[in-house]
Amino acid sequence: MSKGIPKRSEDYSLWYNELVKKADLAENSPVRGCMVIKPYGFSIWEKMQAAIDTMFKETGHTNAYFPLFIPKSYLSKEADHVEGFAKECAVVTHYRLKNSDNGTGVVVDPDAKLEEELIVRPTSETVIWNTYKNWIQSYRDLPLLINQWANVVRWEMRTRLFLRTAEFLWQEGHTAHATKQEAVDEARLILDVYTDFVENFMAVPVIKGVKTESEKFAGAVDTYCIEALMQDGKALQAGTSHFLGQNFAKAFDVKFADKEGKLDHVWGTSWGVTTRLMGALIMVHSDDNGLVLPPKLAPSPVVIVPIYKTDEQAKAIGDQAKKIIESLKAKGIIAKFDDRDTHKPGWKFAEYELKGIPVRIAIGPRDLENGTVEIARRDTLSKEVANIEGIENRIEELLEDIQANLFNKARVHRDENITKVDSFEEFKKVLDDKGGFLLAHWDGTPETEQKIKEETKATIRCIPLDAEMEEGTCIYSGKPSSQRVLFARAY
RNA sequence: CGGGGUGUAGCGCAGCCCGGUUAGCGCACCUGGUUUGGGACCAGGGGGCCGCAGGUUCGAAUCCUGCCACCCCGACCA
Repeated sequence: MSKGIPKRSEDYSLWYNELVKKADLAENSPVRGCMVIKPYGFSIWEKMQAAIDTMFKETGHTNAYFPLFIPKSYLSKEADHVEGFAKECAVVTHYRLKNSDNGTGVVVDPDAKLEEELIVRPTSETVIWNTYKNWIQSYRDLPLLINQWANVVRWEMRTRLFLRTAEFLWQEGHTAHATKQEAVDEARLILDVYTDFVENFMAVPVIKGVKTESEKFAGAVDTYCIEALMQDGKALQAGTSHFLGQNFAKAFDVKFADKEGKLDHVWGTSWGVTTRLMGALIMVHSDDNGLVLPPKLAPSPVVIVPIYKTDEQAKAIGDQAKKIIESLKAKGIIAKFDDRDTHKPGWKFAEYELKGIPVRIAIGPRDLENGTVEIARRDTLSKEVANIEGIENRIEELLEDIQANLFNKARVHRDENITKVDSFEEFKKVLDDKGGFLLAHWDGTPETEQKIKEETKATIRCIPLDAEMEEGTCIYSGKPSSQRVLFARAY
């Protein structure tokens, strides 16, 4: 009994940290605030990448790659942008080391100081818009719809695996358009793409909304976002899409000639999702036995474990397993056959539960006699004995059911944890007793938002997009409000 | 950078208060055997600059001083 993770209900943070490590997803690196994503964790991320990438390409976007380093002067061209990121930048000041005078190691060569410092990108708007200036002259060059998969660095004070690390992986899209409406539509389209991915692949329900003035991206006109709820009642921002207006076009002087030959600045968007999505995936579905993966993102959605005493049995089971693997392959389902003789079946059962494999098939001597297999599903931990004839149809059905069940379970939990509150007293009580999302009236001022944050640690996650208009009064100031906004304590 | 805590085998820890043979336990690892339908058992074995540096002492994992690292709570944030 060496494995096993802490109980989720006892210490959610500890549970999360241990789960990430024990399920072989990631670990802290010796490098400050950075994370090592382990092969198993990365294979899940790769599946996420592949699905997102396909969606981008289907909506007309193409991939490109821009530099890791940003000259300091670029970053400071957009005033809000640099102010927003200044406090968390890693800066390259020198380009060479030399042997130290006392011969004990190397030191930074003071003679190798850079004329202009380079910033390790916290995001790429500036370097990309500097490039777009050269790429865009006419309306015929628009729209420009580009995405890059990259790493970025933000020097965070405190880090947590996947949720907040000093370096993280993401995709960042950067688009340029001829009209304001087209850019707004693009930002909204991407929000829908993200929603589609997070809900239909990750099985995580989200609320779409727009950020308040104080929560929006540094340099954006509007920041759209999707917000998800974790099992401990805290919110997690799962993706953002920004309408940049003409802010970066003006900062980098990106103009185009329209059909009439008139010059105007282009309209921009940028958007991104990060390895933080891995954190959401883990926190939303997993339980005390470990990770629970939705079938669409499991590196292999099915694993087959043989149970045998003799070599003859092992061989017969192996033959049976191969047949099953072939029939599943014909349906596009990847199954893994774990015939290692270095671990016992019970060990493997626990291991694949910890790693969240959606469906486990066990085949033993009893099954060989009866022409059956034992099927166990990870989400409910239930087992059934199924006839080997037509097993591929049963597995396919199960995988679809698990995918749907995970989403529904998460949606029920989310919906049960959205509370409408009408007074600040009620707000504080619900926040402390129950947590989750709170729908409340707000007077629209940053001052009130700040006060509520200071007193309760809750922030406005978003102003929901599809919410109904409703007259009311601000829970804090009593001033009039026309719509409820979404509050929560967040990661 | 403020407040708290922890550094002992790959991992998790005990020992420290009250200094004294060869530093211990669980897991993991190696060997042999029996096992295999929910993390097997028995026997044997390997592995330690006790965070680093200095000090006190006949003697330091243990006491003192300094430093370093990591974790938790704040401020910052995808």
